Amino acid sequence: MEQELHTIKRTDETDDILLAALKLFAEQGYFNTSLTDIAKAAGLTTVSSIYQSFNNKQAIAIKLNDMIFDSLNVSIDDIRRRNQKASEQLRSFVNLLFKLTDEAPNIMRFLLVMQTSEFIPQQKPLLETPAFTKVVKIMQAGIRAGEIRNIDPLLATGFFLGVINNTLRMVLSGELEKNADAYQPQAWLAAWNLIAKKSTCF
Amino acid sequence: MEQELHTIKRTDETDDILLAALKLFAEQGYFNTSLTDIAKAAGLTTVSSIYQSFNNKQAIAIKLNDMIFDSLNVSIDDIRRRNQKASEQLRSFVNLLFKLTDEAPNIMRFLLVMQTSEFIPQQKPLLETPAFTKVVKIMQAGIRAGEIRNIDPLLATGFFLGVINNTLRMVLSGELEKNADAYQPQAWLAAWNLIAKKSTCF
DNA sequence: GTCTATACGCCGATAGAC
DNA sequence: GTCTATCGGCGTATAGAC
Repeated sequence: MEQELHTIKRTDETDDILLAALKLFAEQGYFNTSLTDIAKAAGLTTVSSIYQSFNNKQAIAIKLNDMIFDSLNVSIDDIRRRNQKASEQLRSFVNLLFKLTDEAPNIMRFLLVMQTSEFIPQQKPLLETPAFTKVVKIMQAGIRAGEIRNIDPLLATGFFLGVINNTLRMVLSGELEKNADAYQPQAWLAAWNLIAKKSTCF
Repeated sequence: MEQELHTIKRTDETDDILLAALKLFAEQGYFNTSLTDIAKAAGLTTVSSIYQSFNNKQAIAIKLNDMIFDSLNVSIDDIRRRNQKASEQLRSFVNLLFKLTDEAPNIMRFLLVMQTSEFIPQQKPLLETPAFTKVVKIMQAGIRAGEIRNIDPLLATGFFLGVINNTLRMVLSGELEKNADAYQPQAWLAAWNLIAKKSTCF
């Protein structure tokens, strides 16, 4: 994969293709999107042009996947560096996800609703991605520090992200009609109190 | 649709096909599953046999979808009839989902992880399915009765099901390694306290 | 390196023999 | 009503002209 990244020449066209593919994949699904669709949306005259940048259709999806997870991973590192307490780190992370949902909904659709394993079989399970494992680590640290209740860190992460992600999914699908940020305070409070040691009683 | 249901003759073969399709769709996705795969898994000698029971591939998916949602809908009606309080109704519903996850994981994969709108475009958004709207109604009743905090019923449903569904998703994907039922008490408590008026302080 | 033309395979669906 | 044969089309991918 690293090899691939270097052999592929990165051009404006490559970015156009990735952007068009992200949009189409997120809106209508990977299998409902043909290379013809992507070429058209990217403003290319020919489908063949795509093969200047990618070896095949799957490579586009893999590149998107890598870019999104890498970027998320970097952001989490940043958040962990800038914040001390688990509550602050999680708060920042949640804020990132809500902002992303409003500003780059297709990226969040890729993360939250697409079943990437259907077209990227080599895909690691979400649990094993660096980004996800780091959230679990935040939980573990929070438990050790007494900020978070003493439960299985994995389960705690599941509960916590369940509230956050489900809220974002409902925004992305239009079931909740305001923008994501409008729900952030409530969702954060709900998710945090779910795992916090001293939960405010309502 | 109702018409279709009656014109299609229901036979053992039909059931075999539906069962095989459910399994394959859930395991490898709709688009990665060919009619050849389904015929083989259903023990049919020929692909053509499928057309004795269904007009096309999509019709299989639609039938599955209808059966699953109808059944869920009936179960919810039942639960609402048998239980008075919102807390009891939700408790029973959660129990149903956890039991289903252990006993019929492919049905739950169909419900929770498959993106049915990618191959059933006419698909109603989840929000508008009778099953889902009834859960929201339980929330509303619970709020009126003072059992549940006074927040947007839709949001409350999102929070509640976020915890439950995410836990089940993690079980289905193997990220949580025990069976679903092992996590039911904790998940229920977490989800319920999320919305209950008198939450037990941890 | 850009576009045309085309190859090739797969799959959904049908026609028609028996 | 069951199975064989086959069609038609789409979509990925490539070969090759310019």
